[in-house]
Amino acid sequence: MARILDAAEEVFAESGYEAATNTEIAGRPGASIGSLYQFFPNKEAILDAVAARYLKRLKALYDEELSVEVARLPLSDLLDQAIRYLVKFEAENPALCTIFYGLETSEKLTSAAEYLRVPGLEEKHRRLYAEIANDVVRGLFPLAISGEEERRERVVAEIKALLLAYLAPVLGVDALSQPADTPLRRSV
Amino acid sequence: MARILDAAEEVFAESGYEAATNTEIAGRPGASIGSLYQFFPNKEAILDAVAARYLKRLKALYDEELSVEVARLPLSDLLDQAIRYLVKFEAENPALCTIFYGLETSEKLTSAAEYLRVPGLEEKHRRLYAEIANDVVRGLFPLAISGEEERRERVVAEIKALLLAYLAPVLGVDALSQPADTPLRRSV
Amino acid sequence: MARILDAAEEVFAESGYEAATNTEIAGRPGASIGSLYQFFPNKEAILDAVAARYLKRLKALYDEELSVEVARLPLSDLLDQAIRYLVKFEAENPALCTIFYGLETSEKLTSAAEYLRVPGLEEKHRRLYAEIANDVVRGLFPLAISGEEERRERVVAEIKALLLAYLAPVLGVDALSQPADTPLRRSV
Amino acid sequence: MARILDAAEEVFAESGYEAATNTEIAGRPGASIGSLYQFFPNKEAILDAVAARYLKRLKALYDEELSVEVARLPLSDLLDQAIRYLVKFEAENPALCTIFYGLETSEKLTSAAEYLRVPGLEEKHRRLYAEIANDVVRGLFPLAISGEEERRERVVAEIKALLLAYLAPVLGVDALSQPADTPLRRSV
DNA sequence: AATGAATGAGAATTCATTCAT
DNA sequence: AATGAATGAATTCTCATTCAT
Repeated sequence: MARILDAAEEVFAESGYEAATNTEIAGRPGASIGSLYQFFPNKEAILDAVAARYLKRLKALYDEELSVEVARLPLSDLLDQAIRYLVKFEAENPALCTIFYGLETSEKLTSAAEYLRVPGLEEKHRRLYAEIANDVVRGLFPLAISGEEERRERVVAEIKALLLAYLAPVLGVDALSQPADTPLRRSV
Repeated sequence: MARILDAAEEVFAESGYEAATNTEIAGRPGASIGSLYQFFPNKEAILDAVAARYLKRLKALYDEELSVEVARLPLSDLLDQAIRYLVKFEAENPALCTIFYGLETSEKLTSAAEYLRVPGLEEKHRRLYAEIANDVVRGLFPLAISGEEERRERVVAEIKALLLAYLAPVLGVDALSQPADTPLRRSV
Repeated sequence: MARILDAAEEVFAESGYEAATNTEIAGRPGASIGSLYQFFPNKEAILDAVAARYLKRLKALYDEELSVEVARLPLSDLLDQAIRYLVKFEAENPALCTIFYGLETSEKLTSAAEYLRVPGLEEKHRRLYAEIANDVVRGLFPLAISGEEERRERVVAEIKALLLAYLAPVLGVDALSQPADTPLRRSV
Repeated sequence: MARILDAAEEVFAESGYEAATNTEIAGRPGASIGSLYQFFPNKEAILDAVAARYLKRLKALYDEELSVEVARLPLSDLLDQAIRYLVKFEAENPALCTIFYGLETSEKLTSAAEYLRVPGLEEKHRRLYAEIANDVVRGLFPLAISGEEERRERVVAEIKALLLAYLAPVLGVDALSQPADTPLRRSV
């Protein structure tokens, strides 16, 4: 069953959700369509399961890697790490982009915004900012993961600069220890 | 033919590109599939044509509404108008979002970035910033056009704030007459 | 109208009857489908007309070139000329083969057998022999018009030998002045 | 799957390859189009399969019925049997004619010529003569299997006479024990 | 007489889903 | 629980034919 989900990820990433066929998904790991339908009632359920698994992984990533020590870092460093982790995550979870862009499905991942928590945000606006940050990253993702290494690095840096510039006033001066420490920004 | 394109826009917006059927597209304005195929050799050509029309309209919008008087406005006002025009444009061109998200097709609209011109940008970086601004807007579009009126207004304001915060340093101080004059920002 | 028939010949020869489209046939000489339908009630009628024209041409060929002086030649020479004319005719009438092989249509050309007259044949068997000679030539035609020059020549020679060997006894000794004069035969 | 091929044979024989529809072919034996496509990737593959089956059957026919005892018979008797078998084969394999005439496909059956082996033929000419004999029979087939019984018999006899007259000199005197013993020939 | 846009029946092909084994 | 053959609705696309202009 996990192997089927792995295959689904692969196939979704390669061909997109619509073009992917259940037979292909089942066949990759050597299973039969019959088996696939033993676990999933229909094609959409597979997409849901893949999305759910991503959500769980993102949560795990946040819990393990980001929350504990990182939460107290200045915003600049926090964003730096968060974005880098996300990009790395994408590299390891190839269908992320495809699923993120499946319009109806993106809602299934919207709750992922919960995990893009930025400490210091007033609770009443947290959800909106998280959602915006989420969508900004989503919108820039294709740019950040394609093209040459140098360019990709640059785009990642720009995403960081962008979110920093946007979120800094929101979070108040304290949130950023060294607002001036982003050399790239200055060099532009 | 224009009526078929109108219908295609509608159907793409409602069901997405893949799920849309040529029969439905032809049927909406009371044409037959045969007629549709008299104009378009295949389904993708319809998508291309819709995208091309959008491009032309965006160009026209930019040329008429934005370039002349607006180009000299402070960045804040310029963004304000540009985003508002784009949101209005989306309302009138329902498939924009769908097409923007059709992965391979989005490239067909990428040249639209050309029209997200921001005066004052160093030429050598212009393209990158335009692309980023483009993707940011694209990423936030679904949020900006769905939900309640009040919320939509808010999101538009945030997009503006976000781009302003990001682009201001890039463009230099002169570009923004009053960077502090965005009351919404302060009130957050 | 003759120009449409010319085009039909071309297209039938290139694509076969079924794959040929009336639009293509009409378009070649710059006419419109409407015009085509002014002359021919349907697609089959075009095929009929092409076949009929071939028949007329074959008749003309026979009347002009073969009947007068040739009829009195020994069978060997007569066949020689007849086959050569037919091969030449095929070269100038490219759809001949296609039409010959269109099963239902071949009947329309069967009456062509009338013109493959062999003088000396008893009248009561003439039709059968003509038909057989006709079908033999038809069966060997593709072989006789494809491949390399040398090979084509050889096949033509074989067709002649074959018909000669077959028809000589039928026509009686007088019909062939020099039954032994076919050098190719001996050299085999 | 065999049942689908049987149906394909029937339908090809009735309507020809182009006019035959996959739905009809699948429907005859009560299968669904889906099933048909489980076995054959497209329409042409069905034609190929039917042709391949014919080839196998012809080979089997030759191996079982003709090669062993018959090969040593005088040419006259050998042809007699070979042609009679072929005609019988056609009666049992109705699409043979259609497939033989499918231009591109006929090549797929050309190797059948291999089985029209005539012992005694010099190897270097064997292929040409086999091909010619093949095409002659093919050309006369429609005549040999249609019309009234008496006529059909007559045509078969003529095919035999024709090939005998053509091949006898090629094979040398020994090949035919009694070249003059074909009463039909004399009675003409 | 000429035009060619419009028509729509019909064909090939795909694929999610079922179910008997 | 696993299998994979069978199903058939649905889709894209073609082309002969019509008919208003």
